[in-house]
Amino acid sequence: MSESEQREHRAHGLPELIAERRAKAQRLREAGGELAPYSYPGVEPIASVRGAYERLEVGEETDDVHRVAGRLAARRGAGKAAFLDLVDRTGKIQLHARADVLGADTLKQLLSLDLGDLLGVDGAPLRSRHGELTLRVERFEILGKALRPPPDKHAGLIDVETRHRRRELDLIANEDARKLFVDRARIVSAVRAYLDGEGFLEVETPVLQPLYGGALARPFTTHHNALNRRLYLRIATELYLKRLIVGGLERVYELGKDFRNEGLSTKHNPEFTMVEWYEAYADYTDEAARLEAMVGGVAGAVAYKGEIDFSAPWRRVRFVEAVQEGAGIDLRAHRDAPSLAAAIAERGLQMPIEGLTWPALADDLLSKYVEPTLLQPTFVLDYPIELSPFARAHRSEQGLAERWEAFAGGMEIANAFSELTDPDEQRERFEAQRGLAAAGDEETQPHDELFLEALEHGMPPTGGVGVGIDRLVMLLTKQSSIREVVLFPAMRD
RNA sequence: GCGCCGUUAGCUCAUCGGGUAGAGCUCCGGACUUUUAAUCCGGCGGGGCGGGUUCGAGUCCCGCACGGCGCACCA
Repeated sequence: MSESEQREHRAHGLPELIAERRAKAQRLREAGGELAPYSYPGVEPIASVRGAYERLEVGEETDDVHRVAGRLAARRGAGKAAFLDLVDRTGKIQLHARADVLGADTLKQLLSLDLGDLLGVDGAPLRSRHGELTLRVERFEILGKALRPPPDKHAGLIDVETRHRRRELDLIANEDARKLFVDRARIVSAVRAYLDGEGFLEVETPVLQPLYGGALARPFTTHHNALNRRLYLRIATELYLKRLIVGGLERVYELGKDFRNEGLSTKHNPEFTMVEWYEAYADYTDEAARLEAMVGGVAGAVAYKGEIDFSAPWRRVRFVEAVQEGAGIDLRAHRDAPSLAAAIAERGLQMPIEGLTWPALADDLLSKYVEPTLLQPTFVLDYPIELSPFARAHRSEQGLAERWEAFAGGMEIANAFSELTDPDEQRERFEAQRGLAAAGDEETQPHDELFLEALEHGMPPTGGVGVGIDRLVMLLTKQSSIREVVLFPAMRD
């Protein structure tokens, strides 16, 4: 390159780096090179190749040829021989490129590639002097040119905002990120495998719903143009799935996204993944055993090794006892709002009490003073019935519902009931919700006549469970923020 | 929504009290046939946005945007 040409390539801010890579791509094309083939058949995962040659001894070489492909991550040396690192989803492998194998011109072309370029290689495994499993490059193909520089090859991509907004860069640069989302996929897959194995049928119910329901939350609204009608994005799958139980499908589950119009936090993303399952002829006690079995199996599937012991049986504590333990208040001795509020004030607990109902106060006590302390898996049983419009009344305890929530790592991970199957009682529960709505509660459950009519056809005794998949992934991968386990978390624009 | 902290080159980091902003990686040219954050020589790039104070602002003040954490809201 002449001095004047070199001057044109002076600056190396981003625009110059891109221009440099474009120019290089152009030179390769002009030399007759293919930079973007339509396919590259016969690729083996790097981890498989590594696994097959674990026993190769230092200095030993083979003439076997294996085809791998991935992104160029590092390059060392030049002249007549060099080492390159190639990365795919399963791992990294070193390449040895030699002039006496490839020829001087071909070696030069290989070494002219930029970090981040996509490369396919046919290579023969060997163990280098330093003990590194390496492929001696016999042939290579450029599979895609990177016009932008990748994140730092050593430090990786650290900036949290960039990692979340540009997840592809996080995945390119950080092996931990790749591993995490592989684990997430394994967890989802293990959940399905468990339910499929127990005779559950996977179903799909509407995401766009004329009426939302099944949870206490504010929905997102949208509009259908052709029907000129308002629709809601679902906040839960509960009501449709129970209609399928009425229909006789007996064991059903749905795993998918729910949407709740709430703030963001380390534990909340506005769209999140939930699995709900419903099982005829079972109650909430049966479902607790099922959750233990399911989570235990899933933890095994990702080889979880951490502080939490997921093996059954998990601790079980009744709601009133949990509040007694965590907040030091006996709910049975304070059965109305003024009395409970007085007890909270007397103990000097810092929480809002103005205008709250008894069940709301009780729930707040649990969330603030009990939930964060539940590190080992724990079922909290028998909730106040007012908090649970779809749960069946407790068979022996006045004012309570047969409901549990499961906690671990200081978070709620699951919620379950003996389902309310009585249409007349369900109708009264909807009426009660209507009363709360009239009083200004924005998170009430709207009246759903179709659901009531379904119950009027007769519903078998049923146990139902909902598990937050994102939170389960957080626990099993030891992440403290939901944004770390969601590929593209909600961010401000 | 509130509070605290942060935002410097494509990436990772420096820059004491206000005085011409440094490095590594990347990239370009050269040397090198067992390196692995390769090494050596030479070269290129920058203060989130908008105001204010000041002779002079990356640095002090105000506002905005975005992010992190905590709180609130909320499963």
